[in-house]
Amino acid sequence: MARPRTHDEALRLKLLDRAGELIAADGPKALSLRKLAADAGTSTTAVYSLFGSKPDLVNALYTEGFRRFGARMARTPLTGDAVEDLVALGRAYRASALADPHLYGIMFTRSIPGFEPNEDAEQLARETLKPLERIIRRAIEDGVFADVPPETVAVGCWGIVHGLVSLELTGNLPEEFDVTESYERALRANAEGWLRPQNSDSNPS
Amino acid sequence: MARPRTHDEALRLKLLDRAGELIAADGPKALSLRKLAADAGTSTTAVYSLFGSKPDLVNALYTEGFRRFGARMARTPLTGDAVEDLVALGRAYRASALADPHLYGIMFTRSIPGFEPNEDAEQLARETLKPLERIIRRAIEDGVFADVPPETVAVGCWGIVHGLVSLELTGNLPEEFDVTESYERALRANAEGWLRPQNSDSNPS
DNA sequence: TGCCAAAAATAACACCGTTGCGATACGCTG
DNA sequence: CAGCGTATCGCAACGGTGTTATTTTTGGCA
Repeated sequence: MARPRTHDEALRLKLLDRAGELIAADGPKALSLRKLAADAGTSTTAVYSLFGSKPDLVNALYTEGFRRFGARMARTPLTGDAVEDLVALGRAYRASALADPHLYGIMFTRSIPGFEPNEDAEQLARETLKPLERIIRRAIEDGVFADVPPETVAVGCWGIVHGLVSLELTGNLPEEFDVTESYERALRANAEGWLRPQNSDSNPS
Repeated sequence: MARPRTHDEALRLKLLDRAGELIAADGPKALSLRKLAADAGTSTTAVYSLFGSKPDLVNALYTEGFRRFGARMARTPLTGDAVEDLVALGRAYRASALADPHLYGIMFTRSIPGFEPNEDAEQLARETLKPLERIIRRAIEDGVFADVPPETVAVGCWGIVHGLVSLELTGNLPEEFDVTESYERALRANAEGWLRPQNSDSNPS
């Protein structure tokens, strides 16, 4: 054998970095392998050697997005109060999306037409959402939340954060709208909607 | 002058129809003006005469999508009970999305990279969501919902339906998951979260 | 009937993702 | 230390895209 692992890691990172910049600057449409290679001072073939194809390169961005997202989720302090913790995780979700909106598009809104995450990437994505389910399961077991399947609650929470954030990112929200305040209220309203009926006073802290 | 308005209306409809089929069959990536023109037995130039550009053609699909969506919203019977009516509109929203998922992608998830709706189309989109705000405003005035800005509640409701539906359409929901049931529950939990605290028993029917 | 502008066809342009081919450069084996 | 073999990468091409300049067709009105 010969030359088994030259694969320039610095070039790999540079390409990923530049790819993110291209998408962030001019939208997913502007990510072209030719421009990317030219910017990095190399050729399109290098991209194929390093990643395999354009979707594979996007898959690397997808993974990086979930890595950052997971890190942000993991470092949000939890209190043990289910409603407060769900709101806090929702805040982290939005903060992550606003910090890297182009990555959010790749991760959740399929902003690059040809791309589907591979099995590893999907597994990582599922893992990242585990903390959410843990909180909910606990709240149901403790009788704080109503007795419905935990997946139902988890999907509901994911749905509202994803819905509001993607509406915000695609510019669908009205002008002069206090997004931060409304987001907070909507999350709280949603979380409180899952409380057991006899516990549903508005602020159980 | 001569030949001021030949603009074949039948061809226009045929192109729109076929464009929808192409996207529905193989995704937004598969909508190519050349293939579209060939399928319709004409040339790409005809598309430019009729629509102007590819984004303009997509804009026509966007408008058609909101037309169907608005019609479905308008014919859902309302009871006057805010929670029930919000759930009913949410059901109609999902039914519309599942009936024309490719149109939903164009309307709400920017599934075609180069496309932005023009001013008329955006206006139509805003009009379509008016019934929602009317119900909410009434519920707040009547003291059924908590005293928060109506836009906040409207965006919250829109957020959860959009979030859940787009998660469903992009295949992000787990297998063996009763979407219909969970969707219904999540909508109800969300709507009830906006009730005034003293009214928040679970089933006020 | 004939004119003339609008509509549509042909063919070109610039760009895209991808891929064969050839040159290069590097690690392992002798 | 020499050199072989292969992974890597630059060049150039292929088929595809949206778009447009040019030319041809066509149909309503004078």
